[in-house]
Amino acid sequence: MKKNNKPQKIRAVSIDKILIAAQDEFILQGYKGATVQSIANNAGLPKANVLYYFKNKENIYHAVLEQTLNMWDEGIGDILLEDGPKLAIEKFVRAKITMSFKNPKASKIYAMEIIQGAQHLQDFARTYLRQWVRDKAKVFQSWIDNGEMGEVDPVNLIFLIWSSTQHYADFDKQILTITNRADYEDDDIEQVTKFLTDFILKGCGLK
Amino acid sequence: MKKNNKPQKIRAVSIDKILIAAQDEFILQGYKGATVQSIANNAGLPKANVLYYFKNKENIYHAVLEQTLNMWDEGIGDILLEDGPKLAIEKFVRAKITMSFKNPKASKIYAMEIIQGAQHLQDFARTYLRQWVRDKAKVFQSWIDNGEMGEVDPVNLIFLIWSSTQHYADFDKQILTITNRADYEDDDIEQVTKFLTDFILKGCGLK
DNA sequence: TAAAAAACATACCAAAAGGTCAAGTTTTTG
DNA sequence: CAAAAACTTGACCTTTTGGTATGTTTTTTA
Repeated sequence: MKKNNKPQKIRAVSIDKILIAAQDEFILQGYKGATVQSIANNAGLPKANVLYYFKNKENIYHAVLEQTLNMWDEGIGDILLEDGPKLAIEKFVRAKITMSFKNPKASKIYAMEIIQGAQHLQDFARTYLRQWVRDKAKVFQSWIDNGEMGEVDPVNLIFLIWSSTQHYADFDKQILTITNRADYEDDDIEQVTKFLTDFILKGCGLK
Repeated sequence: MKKNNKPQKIRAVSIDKILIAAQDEFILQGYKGATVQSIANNAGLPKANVLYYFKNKENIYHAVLEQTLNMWDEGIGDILLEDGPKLAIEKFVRAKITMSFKNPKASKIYAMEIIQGAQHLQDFARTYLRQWVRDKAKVFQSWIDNGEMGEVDPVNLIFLIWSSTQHYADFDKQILTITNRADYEDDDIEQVTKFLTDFILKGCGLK
């Protein structure tokens, strides 16, 4: 009757179960609406045990956010000067779409945070994100100056790519309801990637 | 010392104050995290008074949502066959952008509802929205068949327009932080409208 | 294998929550 | 102008919540 988890791994496994449950709970209920009890239930642990690993609710949330940002960071793709605008945009759009379909929950947590005022992400946005956008905007601008792509405001272009790709994660329920389906299928990633890539390349005068 | 509200208007004024406070509270805290006490405080009324006008928290939320949907409905603009693709898209994008800048709160409430699973909006999406998208997709398709615009999947096009326009409302905090400004200015509406209109028209092979 | 560390779990507490009640005051109406 | 209707509000009740305290069991380590 004893549990027989691999040695040394109990902590990691428990924390993982908690974070998975917490992500769901925070998406569904928001930070304030989420309850530690519910996280514990969904993780299959007593509440006190959850609070043994994380001092309090805020710490759980921070851990979930950190996980989310790491995922964001890994999945963002990159925009490399040497790729040229066509390939760079193709890669970037594909990376973002893939992330949206593979990890919609991270996108949702992130979206809710920003919508609710970005309380916990101010620093991230002010430092990391602002710099990222500026850097990439410069890359786009140099392509524009070279005549390698049409005159398109780079910052708004980045926003458009972000929003149109993330939409498939954040609004999946709405999209599925409108298209009268139960779930995304593997095809969808390819179909949407193709649509968005074509459309955005055309918008940039690259097709 | 007596209050001197215009006769017959007490109810309307109180309800209005409550709904405004409630909208803010629901955006900031989510449905479950919102408290009636906090709504009451922000409305400048005692809690019991709020619950006199709305039986319970859920009713307040429903009222806020209804208001939001009405706004969505008014602001959505339309896509008319007789306008032709260029004018129709211009009008539609402008309408959505204007709504995003003029009423970001409605957009946020709506976005949060969808992200969190669209519990209260299932019916709206399943009936009204699904039909709307199908109707408008047909209009786009007939333009495509006529050769009046490029071959672009109409449904995904609608999603792109929705997402790219609503982004300026829902993610305003992030956009302002990245661009290092405190608030949107009047110019921004025009600038963004121009960017998006140009870009989307190009994407549709109309420019 | 025994002591130390980690993990688990029950019971509990104070604060905050949604909501009701009943007693008032103000406004409307006939 | 009096009765009725609409509005206001403090007090109260029950449930839920975040978090603690404390003791037990399991796992690791030396």
